[in-house]
This record gives sequence, structure tokens and C-alpha cells, in this order.
Amino acid sequence: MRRKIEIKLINDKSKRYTTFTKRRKGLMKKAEEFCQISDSKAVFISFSGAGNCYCLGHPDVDTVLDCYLGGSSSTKEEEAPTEAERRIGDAVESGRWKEAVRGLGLDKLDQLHAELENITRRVSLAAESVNR
Amino acid sequence: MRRKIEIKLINDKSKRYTTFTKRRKGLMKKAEEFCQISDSKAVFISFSGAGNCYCLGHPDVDTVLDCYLGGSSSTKEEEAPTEAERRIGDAVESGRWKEAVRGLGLDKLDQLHAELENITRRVSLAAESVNR
DNA sequence: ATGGCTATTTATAACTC
DNA sequence: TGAGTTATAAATAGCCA
Repeated sequence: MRRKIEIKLINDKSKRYTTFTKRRKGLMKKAEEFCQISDSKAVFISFSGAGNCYCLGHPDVDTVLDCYLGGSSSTKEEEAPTEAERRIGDAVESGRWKEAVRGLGLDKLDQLHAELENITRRVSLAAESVNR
Repeated sequence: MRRKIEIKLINDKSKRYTTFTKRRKGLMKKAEEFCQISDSKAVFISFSGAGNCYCLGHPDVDTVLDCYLGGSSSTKEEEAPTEAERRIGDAVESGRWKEAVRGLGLDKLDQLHAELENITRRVSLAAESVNR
């Protein structure tokens, strides 16, 4: 069935798009795992032939691009939250995030589940290391 | 020999670095193949813990970054999510929610910790009850 | 297009030197 | 450390519903 293929441009348009989609999904999954497992700053951005943009970044796209482009904002501290940070912070404080979670699909929930276990562990560790 | 592993931060530093190197190589190989086979504009950039930068781009890094930075509003997902889904989905994908969490006080963290255990349990239960 | 389904290929975790 | 080895897990090319 499956055969080894040569890595060169696929000429057939529909086959190329199918492969683009399948491989992009695999690549982004691997990139996410890579970030979670090694805590590396990383970014992946891809444009389809139709011009659609697919991207992911850890801790986020802009932070990694800042590092790459030489920006000084590479070291994020607790000062000056971005719009996104403020938004999430508000959501956490108000409890509205619970509403949002209800709307997520299974794949997003899986992803969130994994992240939650990570952050739960991290929060526990951080809490233990604090004098109180 | 090889066993299935859970995707979470590897705590052991040397093991983490080994995995970082191996997975980064695999990822970059796949990214190159992806670009060659589908002629997608794509870029991958990663920073090691030591700050070393590894990157690749097709047709080249700067071209893709120009598309991303100057380009139109990026469609991160192909579906049409609700505002809530988009907000949380974006936060999960980018990892920015982790930044927001860092700004919370101890009492808020305690509260969040409890909520996380709840939602984690709920997600597990929901996942188990779904046919897949 | 979209989403499975294998038969294979490919990536890689654990191990060794 | 870094560079192989190998047994296993994961990705995916070609099909088809």
C-alpha cells in the first residue's frame, strides 16, 4: 500500500493539497510536543497555497519572533502585560473561562488537559518553594 | 526498550537536552520535506535553553516572516470558532495563558489550582464517555 | 475537500560506549 | 558529553466510504 516516496514537489494539485494538510497537521503536532517536552522557545509558521496562515509558538509566536529579530522584549517579566495576557488574566479572575471551556472540541480539550496537568504540577512546585 | 512517553516537560536537564536535540533534528527534517513537497512558504525557529538559535525557512526565513508580520490577519484555524473558543483556543495554542498565570497572587493560585483539578477531572470523564 | 484505514516508512526513547 | 544501535511508537501514502 504505502510506498516510500521521493521528496520533491508534488505536481498534482489536489494530491499536493492533501499532503500539505496531512503533513502540516503532523508537523504542528510534533512542534507542540517539542515545545511542551523541552520547554524550548520555538515558532512554526506556514502559508498554504491559498494564502492561509497556520502558526504556533511557545511561549507565543511574537515572543520567539522578538528573540529572532533581536527585539529587547525577549525577557518577559511580570510588568506590562500584553493585551492577550490581560484578557486571560481577567477571564481567570472572573471565572468566565469556565464558560469558554464548555465550547471547546475534543481535540482542544485533550490539548488543554495536558497543559492543565503541566501547569498544575508547576503551580504545586512553585507553591512548595515559597516561604509562608 | 523504547516506551511510550507522556508529553510533558522533562525535568532531568541532560535528558531534556538530548530530547531537545533529537526532536529538533527530526522536526527540521520534516519541515524541510514539507516545504519541498508542498511548496509551502514556511518557517521554523527554535531556541535552545542555552540560547542557540536553529532556524529554517522556505523560500527563506525573512520572506516568510515578512508575510507574517506585514501580511493580512492570520487565520490560525480553518474553522469558524465562536469568540470564546477563539479566545481560549488562541491562549492555549500560544501558551500566553501561562504568562498570565505567573502574575497571580498566592491566594488566586490556590483558587486556580482547585479549579484546575476540577476541570481536569471533568475533562477526563468527558473524554472517556465519548466514542472514538 | 474530509475523514478513516492499514501497510509501511520514519522518528525516537532507552541504552551503550 | 556525543555518537551510534535497536526495539518500539508514531506518522503517513495510497485507498476508499
